[in-house]
Amino acid sequence: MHQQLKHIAIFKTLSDNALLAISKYIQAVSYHKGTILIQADKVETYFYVLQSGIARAYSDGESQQITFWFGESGSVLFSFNSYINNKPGYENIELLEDCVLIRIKLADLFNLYQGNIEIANWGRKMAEQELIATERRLIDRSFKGAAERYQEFADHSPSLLKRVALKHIASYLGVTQVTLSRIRAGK
Amino acid sequence: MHQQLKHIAIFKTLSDNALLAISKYIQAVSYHKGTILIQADKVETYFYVLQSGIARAYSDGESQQITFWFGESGSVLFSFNSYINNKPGYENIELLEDCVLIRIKLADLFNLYQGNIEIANWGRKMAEQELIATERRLIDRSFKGAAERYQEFADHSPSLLKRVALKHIASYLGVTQVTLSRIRAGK
DNA sequence: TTCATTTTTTAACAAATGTAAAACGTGAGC
DNA sequence: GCTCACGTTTTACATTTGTTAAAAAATGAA
Repeated sequence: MHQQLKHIAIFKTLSDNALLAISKYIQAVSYHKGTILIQADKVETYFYVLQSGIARAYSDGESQQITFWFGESGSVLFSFNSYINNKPGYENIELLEDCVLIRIKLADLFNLYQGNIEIANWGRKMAEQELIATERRLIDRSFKGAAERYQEFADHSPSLLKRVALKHIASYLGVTQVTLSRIRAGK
Repeated sequence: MHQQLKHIAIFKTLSDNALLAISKYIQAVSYHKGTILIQADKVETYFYVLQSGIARAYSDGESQQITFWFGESGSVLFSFNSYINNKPGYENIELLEDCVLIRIKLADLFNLYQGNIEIANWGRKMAEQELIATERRLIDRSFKGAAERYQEFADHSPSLLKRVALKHIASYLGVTQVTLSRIRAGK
C-alpha cells in the first residue's frame, strides 16, 4: 500500500516516512454508480481519496438540490462538517460513476495530525488549497455572468462536461437548467 | 506580549508553550481608517489579527469593486494567495475604521508551522474554519434569495450593518446597491 | 452653520433569469 | 420494434435584478 500511495497526486509531497505512517491506516474500496457515499445529517467517519470515477456533493433544499462540488480522480472527498466540527454535515456525496477510492478513518487521520508534524502541515495545506478554490468561485459569482462561468467550466473541465448531467452542472454554476440550455444554444 | 495573546480569541486553544513561541515574533501595529493594508498584485509578507476596528477585502473588476469579506475584532487578515501560494494576491484589504492589529511575518509563521506541531494543527484548523464558512456562503447564494441573505446578514452581524457602507454590503451579498435599497424598502 | 462631497434612495426602462408546460431525444427493458 | 423513464431543449410568460440618471439624505470639513 505504501508504494501505491506514492503515485497519488495528493500524497506526492510527503516523505517516505510520512507515507509509511499513513499507509498503515489506508483501505481501498469500490462502489457502484449511484451510491450515496456520504449522507447529510450523519457524522461521516471516513476521509476518502477518489482514484477513478467522478462524484458530486449536493445539498437538499425545499424544492431543489444544489450541486456545489465535483470530484474527479485525485480529489479528496469528505463531509466538511464531520471532518472539521465532528458534527453531521449538510452535504450528500453521490458517486456519478463506478468508483475506486481509498479511505482512512477520521479518527486515525486526526491521530496522525497530532503525532506527525509533516502530516499536520500536509493537512493544513490541503485545507488551504480547498479554501482558495472555494473563495475564487464565490468571487466569480459576482464578477462573471452565467455564460462566462459556463465557458470557463467547459474549458477547465471538459471531462466533467461530457460525463455529468447538465442539470447538475446548471446548479453548480448557480443557474437553472433552462438558463443553461439558453446559454448553450448561444441565445 | 505573551500575556496579551492569551486574551485573543483565536489563540485561546493554544498552550502556554505555543503562545510563548509565537509571542517572540508578534508586533502590535495601528493604522488609520482608509488605509489599504494589503494590496492586490503585491506579495504580502505579514499575517494580521484584528484587535479593534473593522476591515473589508475586495477585488477590483472592470467597472466595479466586489467586497467578499468583512473582518471584525478577532478576525485573521491576510492575503490568501500570498499566504497559501506565496504569490501576489487578488484582494485588497481596506481598513474601514481606525484599527489596532497584531502581526507576524509569514516567514516566521511558516517556520513555527514546521517546528511546532501544536501550531501547525492550529493553522490547519484556522484554514478549515475559513473554508467551511466560505463554502456555506457559496451554497447560500444558490439556495437563498437576496432578501433572505440580507436578513441573515442583518441578524448575524448587526454591528457590521451599522458601521459599514451599504454599497459594500450590497456587493458582499452579491447584488447591486439599487437592489439592496429595494430590499430594505421592503418592495 | 453652510457648503461640498459622498451615500442612499427612487424612478423608468432594459436585460437576465426563473417558472411551468410541452416537445424532443435517448437508452433500457420488454 | 415498442414503450417507458429520464434528461434536455424550447416556448411563453412572469419576476427579479441590472442600468442609468436624478433626487434626496447623510456626512464631514471649513
